[in-house]
Amino acid sequence: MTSMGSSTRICAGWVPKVGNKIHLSARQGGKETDLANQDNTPAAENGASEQESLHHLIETRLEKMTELGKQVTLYPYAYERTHTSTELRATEEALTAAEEKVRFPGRIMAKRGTGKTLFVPIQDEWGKIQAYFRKDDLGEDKFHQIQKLIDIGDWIGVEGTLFRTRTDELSIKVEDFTFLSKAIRPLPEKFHEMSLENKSRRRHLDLAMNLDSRERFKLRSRIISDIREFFVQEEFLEVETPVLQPLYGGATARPFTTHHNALDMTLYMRIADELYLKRLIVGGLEKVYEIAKDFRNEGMDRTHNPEFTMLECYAAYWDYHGMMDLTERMLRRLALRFGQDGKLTYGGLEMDFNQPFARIRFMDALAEKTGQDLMAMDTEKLTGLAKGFGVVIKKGMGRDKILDELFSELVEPELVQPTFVMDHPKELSPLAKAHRETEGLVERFELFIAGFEVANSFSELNDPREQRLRFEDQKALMEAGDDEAQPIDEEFLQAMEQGMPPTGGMGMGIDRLVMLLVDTNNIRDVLLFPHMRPEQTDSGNSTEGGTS
RNA sequence: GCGCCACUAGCUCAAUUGGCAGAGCAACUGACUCUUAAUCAGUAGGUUCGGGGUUCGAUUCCCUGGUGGCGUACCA
Repeated sequence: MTSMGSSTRICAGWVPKVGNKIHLSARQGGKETDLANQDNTPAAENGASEQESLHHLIETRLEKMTELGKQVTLYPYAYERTHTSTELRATEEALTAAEEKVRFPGRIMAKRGTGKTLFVPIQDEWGKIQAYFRKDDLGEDKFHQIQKLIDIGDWIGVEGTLFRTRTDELSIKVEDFTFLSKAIRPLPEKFHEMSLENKSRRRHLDLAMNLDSRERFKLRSRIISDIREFFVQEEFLEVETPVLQPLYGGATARPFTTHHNALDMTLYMRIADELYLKRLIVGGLEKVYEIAKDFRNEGMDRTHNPEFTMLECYAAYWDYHGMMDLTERMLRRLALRFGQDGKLTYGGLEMDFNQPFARIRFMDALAEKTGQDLMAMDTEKLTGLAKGFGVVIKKGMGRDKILDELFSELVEPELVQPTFVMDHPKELSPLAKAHRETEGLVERFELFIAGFEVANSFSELNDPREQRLRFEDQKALMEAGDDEAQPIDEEFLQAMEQGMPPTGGMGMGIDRLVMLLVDTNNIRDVLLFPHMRPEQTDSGNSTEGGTS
């Protein structure tokens, strides 16, 4: 094994086993030597011709790499670029007129040969530029390199002058080129969409093959930057609070649990930032916000990922009206910057953010839908009413929970235009302040757009006595078996007892917001690396499979 | 979680009433000095997701496990 050439050592050493059980061999003088048997590969993987085809493709490329390595540096350290593809297109005229030499690096996306010439689209982050190679210009060896030894998927830098082909394709007439890196695995096929699974699982391939996917993620990045800019403008302070928390809170959800070895203690991944941000308000920071990953140990689907990005902001002296205004300013700004004239299209629905957002009361909306005043109804009557509307009511649901179900069923789907829904029932909002006028309600709003919830906000509860009672209610729920109820956070209560000013707070799911702005209904389209189940069990089979 | 459906070459997909598994792209060999889904001629590539069962014979039928899609429940 040690006597083998460099390519074989490379292949045994670092060809990843991810997903595919490739067993590697190197061909020596036409004879196959099985490397897998000599490596520490588990014996189970030594099936005769497993993954033969892919294996063969990789082997071929490794052989070419060995050959190429005799002529050029395989992994050079840097490349000096003169222009990006965008810049080449923008300054084409001047560059062509001056016959200026350009240096352009990127990935080879195709090869179209006609004997002694070769057309090679090279792709950088922004797009493709075609490179034109002529044997007469490059000489025998160099042309052999690009024609035979360099593959689709490899990275090269080309140097030459710009021109237009007969078919009017902007191209670089290559005078010299530099090999930059090898792809020993083939790129996916070029003119069919990859499956959603493959795109999500192998994002590097999705990004390499689909420029629209690149654009979508770049848009996400710009949206988040813009939100930061907005908060700077609004004079909020960006802060960072702990991901690992001794107690979780600020939302109703099951947490991920982890363990700190040195302290020998259980820690939780945060489900919300809320309780820490409020401590900062207690401390005297008047306007704070955080854009952060939260973690919730719950189901996954088209709109849920176990880790997701949440915006939370708090402002001292504000109530939920102030937060409503802030939220409206922010979304109008986003719609103006990322939509068309302040309008967005989502799933064929058009939403106009130029007009003042509708503001409706939770109970009013329900009254309108049902034709009855639900405030006066007891649980039993409500259950009957809900069933009448086809809403499934489970045993043990409280009055407010039933109202919430009714609302989700009857009202939410119709809230297409940006709409603030205000003044919710109390039970579902343990951190919100009681409504200043109406008994049994809290000062809260949710913003709905295109039928789903985008933001949630309260006049924050700041009376520590009331907060303690609410926590105790939660504790009772927890003891009754509700594993989403919040535990009592004594340290947070202590902070509040120190005196918390009137405060408005708002939380917004950033992934949902981005989905709205890029018009997709799948969260995987806006997460670079959505959570996926492992593709294959490594040892594959008999021990776990088969027996029930 | 639960229900329904899917899984075939590196990628995207065909086909088999249960009887030698097929195409395009990618790869390889050759031809071609303006191609752009380049073209033309040829070659190679498969434990049909894993395990078990029924059968003379299973990729196809049955059971079971895995992964995915859609729906549903909880939630942002």
